[in-house]
Amino acid sequence: MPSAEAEIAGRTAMSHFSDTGTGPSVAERQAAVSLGELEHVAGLALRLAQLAVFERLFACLELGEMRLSELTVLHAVSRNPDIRQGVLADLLEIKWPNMTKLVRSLEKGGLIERHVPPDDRRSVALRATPEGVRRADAFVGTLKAGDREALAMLDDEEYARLLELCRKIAGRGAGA
Amino acid sequence: MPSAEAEIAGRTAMSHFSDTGTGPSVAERQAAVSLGELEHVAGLALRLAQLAVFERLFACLELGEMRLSELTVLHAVSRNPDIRQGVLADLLEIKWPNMTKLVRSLEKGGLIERHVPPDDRRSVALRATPEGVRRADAFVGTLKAGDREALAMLDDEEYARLLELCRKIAGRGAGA
DNA sequence: TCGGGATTGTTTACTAGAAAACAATTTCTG
DNA sequence: CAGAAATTGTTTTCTAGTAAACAATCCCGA
Repeated sequence: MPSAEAEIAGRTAMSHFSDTGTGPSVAERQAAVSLGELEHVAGLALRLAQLAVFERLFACLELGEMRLSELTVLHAVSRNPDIRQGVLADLLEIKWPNMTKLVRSLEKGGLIERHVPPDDRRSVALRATPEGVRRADAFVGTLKAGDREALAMLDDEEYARLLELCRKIAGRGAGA
Repeated sequence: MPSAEAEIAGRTAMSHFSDTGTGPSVAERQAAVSLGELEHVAGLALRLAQLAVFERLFACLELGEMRLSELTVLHAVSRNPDIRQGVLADLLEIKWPNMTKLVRSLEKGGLIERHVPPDDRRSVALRATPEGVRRADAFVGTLKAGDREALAMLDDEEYARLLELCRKIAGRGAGA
């Protein structure tokens, strides 16, 4: 059975981009090509939109050494001190095994610390270091700007509506 | 440099799902957790929404042996006879090397045929076999139903708006 | 017409993420 | 209280997808 994870449109919780794909001027010689009915399947459209946005986002972002996933996790930790690792993983739709690697990497970089709370010694609580907090703060501005830039084809009303709809879909209608 | 492909939210053009992730009742013990400002970054929201939709979609879908990527490609081929492989790849945001594998797999399954057009012997033109067309047709209904089901939290107006916005983002505002 | 460059597709190597098995702890139940 | 079951996280293994190098064909200009 195929794993639902890697099917139609990338599934990882955090991915790069870049397009090694031999140049973008291919469709020009075969016009009038479309997906037919699939063009109107919202799930696929969502996927294609997400890919397009991330492509543009990565173009604007200049992440340096860090990956977007790491920065996102770091930020979430900095805003939720002592958050447990599993909670964080579920929040960001990152699989637990991958979160382990990610967190270990951030710890090695001195950006977060891992504690084992005495009341539940199975779990791991995360906390950002001062340096981690600084990085997370610096990251937010860049990301917000890049995000808006990547969605420049939308006006403010459309942008707001998109956000609202996405949050509703992800089950975050009003939370925080 | 990290590859923009696999960063924040899966990037493949087509992925499965499933959640091996140790059960979904983790956040219940740590309430009041949120992504902070990141909660209002549309790119990330788009990503999380896409993940949620695909998860639900795969739950409804029952794909059997085939993968969603294969069915999508098959459908596109069946609606665009003699489409060139590269055009198809760009259309679905699938990297060329992956499209090669995908197409070869469909060919081996007897669902499509590959031709080398005489006027450009570098390229490969694809065409669905009768069996391929039948499969593609059968697939559309299932997918549409599953898609609507996966987005059941949206009413019709919201669904339509989402589709419109996504198509605009992906640069398919009015095409076909 | 011929030779450099671009386009199209494939092969190979690598990486990120998913799945499954595992260990440690806690909780529930008899 | 003892043991079964569930929760939490980690390790290992595997797959899907990306990147980079390659081969073949086509195009364009001298």
